[in-house]
Amino acid sequence: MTSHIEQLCIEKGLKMTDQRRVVARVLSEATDHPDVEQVHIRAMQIDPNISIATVYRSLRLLEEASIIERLDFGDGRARFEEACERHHHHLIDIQTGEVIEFMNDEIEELKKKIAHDLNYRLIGHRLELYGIKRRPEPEES
Amino acid sequence: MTSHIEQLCIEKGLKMTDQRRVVARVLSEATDHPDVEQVHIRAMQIDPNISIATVYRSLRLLEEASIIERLDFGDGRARFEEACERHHHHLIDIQTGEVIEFMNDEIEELKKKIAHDLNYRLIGHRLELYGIKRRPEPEES
DNA sequence: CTAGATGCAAAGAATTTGCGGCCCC
DNA sequence: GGGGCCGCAAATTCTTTGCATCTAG
Repeated sequence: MTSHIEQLCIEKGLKMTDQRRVVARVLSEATDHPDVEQVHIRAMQIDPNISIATVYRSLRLLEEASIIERLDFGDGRARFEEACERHHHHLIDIQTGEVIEFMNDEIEELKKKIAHDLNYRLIGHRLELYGIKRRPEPEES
Repeated sequence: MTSHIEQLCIEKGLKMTDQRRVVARVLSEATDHPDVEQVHIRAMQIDPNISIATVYRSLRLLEEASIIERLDFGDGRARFEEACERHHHHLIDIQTGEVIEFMNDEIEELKKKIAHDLNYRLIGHRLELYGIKRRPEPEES
């Protein structure tokens, strides 16, 4: 009944309304990285009257509470996923749009080191890879 | 007289008009990463009649010819810089907006390796760091 | 009753596009 | 004199907001 994200909202003391619960549930159940329109469509399957404005407002609320993360894959639309303790990044298949998550400690360390060497303290960062699936028989090393 | 970017355009056989020359020159002379409005303002200082639509069209032309690169620092506006052989990334000072370019071979290698391990061929990628300047007396390691 | 949440439609912001006019080969 | 380019303004797309209404405490 209570989605994971709704649980996090309650713990953070956010006032939960029916609509916010729906958005929380949609994002909890998502295994992809839906954009606002997709969240709205899925939300309407639960509550057909929910408006896009409320979806935007709910997403902003969840983002500001650090419960979800806003992603940007460079196509002009915001996408969302549940915030994760374990920091990860995305590889986007430019042919299918499929998004593969990955994490890599070496990169995390490198980023911190680079910022440090430039005399900066790292606050945020963003890494996306764009690629195409390799054929089973590799054509290049 | 002839800016570096204009030279590249000529080599690629692009038809150059007065307006395109102005945009090319603005970008050649830029040491920052201007957005479209900034390019337009600078262009108007050379040719007060150039329109924003032409700036957009010229930037697209240059981008499609791989002469300039479109950047996205997550604030909803596109920024541009001259394309560079030497691949580099950006560290954005979130207090001042200043952008510091850096490059790092280890990261380049890691990215290729990660994509390869996921059975992908890397086509593009994007890395931005967001940070704040450290005080002279470090408060954290 | 009051504060805050929602829906709707209008407003914004960044970017693209339709179109008449102009320029150049 | 025809194709391409330009400027202008309208159109698009994504997102935010003003406002009247509704709702829960």
